[in-house]
Amino acid sequence: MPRPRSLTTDTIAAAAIAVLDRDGYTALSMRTVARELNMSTMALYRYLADRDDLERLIVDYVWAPVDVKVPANRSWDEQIALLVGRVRTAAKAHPEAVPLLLRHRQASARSVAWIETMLGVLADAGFSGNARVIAQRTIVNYLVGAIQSEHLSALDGAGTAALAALPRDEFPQLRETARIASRLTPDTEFRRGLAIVLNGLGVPD
Amino acid sequence: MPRPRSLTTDTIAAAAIAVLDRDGYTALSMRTVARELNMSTMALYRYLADRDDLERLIVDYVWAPVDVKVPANRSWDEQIALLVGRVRTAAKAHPEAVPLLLRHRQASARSVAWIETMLGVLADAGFSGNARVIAQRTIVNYLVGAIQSEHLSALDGAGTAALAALPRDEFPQLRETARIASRLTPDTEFRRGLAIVLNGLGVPD
DNA sequence: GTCGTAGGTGTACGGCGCACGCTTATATCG
DNA sequence: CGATATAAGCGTGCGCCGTACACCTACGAC
Repeated sequence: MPRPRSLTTDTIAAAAIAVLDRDGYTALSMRTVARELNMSTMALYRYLADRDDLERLIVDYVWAPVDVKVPANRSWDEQIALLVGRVRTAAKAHPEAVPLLLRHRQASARSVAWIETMLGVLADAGFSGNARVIAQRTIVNYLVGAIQSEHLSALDGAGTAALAALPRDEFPQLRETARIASRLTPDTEFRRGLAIVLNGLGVPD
Repeated sequence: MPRPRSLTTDTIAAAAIAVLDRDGYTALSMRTVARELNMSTMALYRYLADRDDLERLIVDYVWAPVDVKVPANRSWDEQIALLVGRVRTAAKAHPEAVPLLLRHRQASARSVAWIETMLGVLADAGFSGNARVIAQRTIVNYLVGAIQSEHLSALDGAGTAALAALPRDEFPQLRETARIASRLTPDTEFRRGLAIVLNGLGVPD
């Protein structure tokens, strides 16, 4: 009976992502997203309760391409690596959304399904009780930390360079390490770090 | 010759921490910190370039009590656990400063010294080259993720509770796991997660 | 006691999230 | 086909934010 809606939550999320990708996180606001949609700022509030709601929409959008199914004919650690890697890939697709991803990480339905899958993999691998909880949390903590680190150093590649330029006598280790680190690709670092965590989980008894 | 300063960076940081501890992260602003010091907002700008500068001061203040020396008569993994645990303790002392800690984590001189110490421990343990870089980054990534996780769930203990209340047929793993998780203390979770990472590092060759 | 200098302040601007009330377009019904 | 109810969309304004700028003021050195 009344006037029909002209937007979907998906178009709003897409517009917000466009703002993020083009102008960065600091440019994200209700006003800029509305402008991106050729709408007035307040029109957005017909679809969103508040800015937090917008952020959750963005997070859902970033999670959307993350497949939460896992092939059965793989070892448990390969399955975990697959799951974890997919989230990292999704995060890297929209680096400016990373702060939002971290802040609302349990808000997205897909992220819940993702955890469910991971817990299933761990259960099948023989983890149970507290050991399984801790295994899952540790893996996620590593993932969160890694995404955050990549986000920061992506913003500030100068960071590592600055470390490499530190006075030799006071920070000998850092200086040398920063030089080595600058030759490591993010992918390698992430993969090998994850391998350490998975290795540390060992074989459940 | 001119009028002397009445503030030090330390008193400013302390005032900012007071605001954070009392009223939370969202209450932190140039105005609230100035009010805490019984000064006009603009007076702060005689001591700080901008808000980012204030945040860095806060981060320094939180890092200040972190001892970066480590007793020699310990195994390398005990030494690392000591270093990592101290940062977590410092972060827990001012939970509302956690977002700032994460954002400016390489800005503090003490954090740099902390990394230097850790790299030394790893070197003494036999790690070198890429292996050492990756070991250090992995440990820090875990730490960052863990601090962030604790911060979120501290804010939102309802998070885990909500997971426990999920429909049984759709999320069987999550439901059960959340129940178990609610009986784990943060300390235990952190310690055992770190043990997994350190175990995963294994013995350098 | 004078004065230069840096400390401290008040005002103002453009941004933000968002409450509130008005206008407008449309699907349905007479 | 026209009236109407209803929700979509918009404009204005408020109280925050960071901070630029011009001004006053207290002090130590001479």
